[in-house]
Amino acid sequence: MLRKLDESLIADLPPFSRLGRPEIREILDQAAPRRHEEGAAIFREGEEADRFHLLLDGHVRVLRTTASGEQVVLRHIPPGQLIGIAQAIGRTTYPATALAASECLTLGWPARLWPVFVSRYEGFASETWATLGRRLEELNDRVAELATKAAENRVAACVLRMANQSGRKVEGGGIEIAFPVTRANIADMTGTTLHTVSRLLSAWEKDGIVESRRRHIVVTAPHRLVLLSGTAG
DNA sequence: GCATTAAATAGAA
DNA sequence: TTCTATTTAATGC
Repeated sequence: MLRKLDESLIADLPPFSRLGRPEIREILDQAAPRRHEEGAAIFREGEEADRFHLLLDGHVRVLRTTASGEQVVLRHIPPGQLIGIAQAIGRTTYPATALAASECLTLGWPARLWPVFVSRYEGFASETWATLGRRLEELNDRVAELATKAAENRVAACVLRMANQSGRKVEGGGIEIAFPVTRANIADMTGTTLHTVSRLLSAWEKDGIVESRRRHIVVTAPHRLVLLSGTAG
């Protein structure tokens, strides 16, 4: 059995940041910690949503399965956020599959505790709505991009988004996307093909905007990516 | 401007 | 080796 979880693990995370030590303790004592290998499913689309989770460490790749059986990447989620919160949107099954994009550590609670958390813990509900709101806002941006922007703009915006949300500073001043991501993953999220993404990344690398190895991308000139995204400047 | 197709190369298991 | 990721060129809408 694991040691007691330390309160500092979640005390500063938005859903719990307004709570006192006794409440944090109470919440942790009901949590089941789990480690997920890279590529493992944390939960799957269509399954009974019997738990909700907090992503403590690692990154999650969210997938939808199409009618023809193909999986497409919808988004990536950085650590510190709640995931699998079907209860928050009135669902009893998970709307999508969550894979560990890198090794992940999660805390899970039984779904029956959802209404308890919402009513009992100050700020839990409002922070959850805020998180869902931000995801919706990002989705709106992406739909607008799909309708109005060229492929290069969309891929630039996507890479920039991942660098902002999940970037780690690397020596030399670049920002590395902190989880393994393929050209095909980016193609899914931008409505392009892996060939187009490959061609763009190669061109950007020649221009000194990014450096990429297989499954790893470092953004070396973020400001130039902003220009390429066609969002500002 | 991009997708599609195809073929070659290279890294990882 | 076999599987997966990536690159590059040719072709077409």
